[in-house]
Amino acid sequence: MRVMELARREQVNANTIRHYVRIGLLNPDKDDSGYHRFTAAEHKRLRFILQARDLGFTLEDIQTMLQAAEQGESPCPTVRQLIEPRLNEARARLAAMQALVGRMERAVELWAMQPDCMPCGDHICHLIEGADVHLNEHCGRQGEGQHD
Amino acid sequence: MRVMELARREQVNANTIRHYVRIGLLNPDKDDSGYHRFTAAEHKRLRFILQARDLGFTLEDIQTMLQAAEQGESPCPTVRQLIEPRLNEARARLAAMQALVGRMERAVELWAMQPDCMPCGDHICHLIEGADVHLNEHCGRQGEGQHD
DNA sequence: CTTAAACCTTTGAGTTGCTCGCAGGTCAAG
DNA sequence: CTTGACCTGCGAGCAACTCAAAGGTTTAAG
Repeated sequence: MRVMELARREQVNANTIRHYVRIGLLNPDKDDSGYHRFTAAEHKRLRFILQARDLGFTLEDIQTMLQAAEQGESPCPTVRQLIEPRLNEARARLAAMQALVGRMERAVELWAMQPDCMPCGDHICHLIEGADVHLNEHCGRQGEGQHD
Repeated sequence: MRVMELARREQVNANTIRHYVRIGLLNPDKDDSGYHRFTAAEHKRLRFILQARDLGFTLEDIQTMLQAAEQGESPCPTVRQLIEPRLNEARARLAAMQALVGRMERAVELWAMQPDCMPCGDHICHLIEGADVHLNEHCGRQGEGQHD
């Protein structure tokens, strides 16, 4: 099986597979024409990679797991060990995204009631510069109040 | 004011400021020693950039706003126009993150009850390959069931 | 005054996980 | 044999930084 067919079967972009080959996650043989040739084992390997990716592991994590398995060790301890920091990171990013969406929604609401402004010496854009004053009731950035 | 001092005042990494200079978001003068020298106007510009960034705009968006303001036009229409796709993208990423965290949490829960496994011909890691069968009740990836 | 160290600078390169473009190789049909 | 579709690997590019190297500036000690 070559790249395109594998890509079709696994519903991924062929370039993604080529990328994985390039960074050594997949190690297909090469046929007489120099094309990558994927065996059933490599196919399964790709499926593993995609499943692990969908669980939030990095490609480096996945490489570690695969190397353990290649050496006959159980990758399970690695998996259990790695999921925790990944989960924490994912939760952190989730919280950040929730905060961001909240800020954006409040900004849109606020801006609906405000007119456009022209840039003057005091500000570049009223909307932007006015927004975070009102949106950061309990957030990190300290606003040194410098209004007009 | 030079890079480090500006960074301290605005609580950002000095390299972030250097990055903004490099891509043309900031245009400080240079002093006799070739160092970047930031005026009050550039300082305000940086603050604007950081505020807009915290509202989810890309640096390219911000560049567009700044260019409008530089030409004496109001950046407000641009701002109102750009916030919508950014908000949609942010919501999409938020949903993706929620789904991911959900998958990860379910996986952790599931794995707590499962023993480690050794890699054999049939699977690379039981945990990973077994997980998505149980976690994808209503998701996109179709699992061609190939269990042991 | 000299010499060294501490500090700051710019610029190039690396990060993640792809994605695209390019120049060219392969293969089936006519 | 040639046309053309299809496929290949590899280099480069994306966002938004972040880090390391190489070197200039300034301060302090002797």
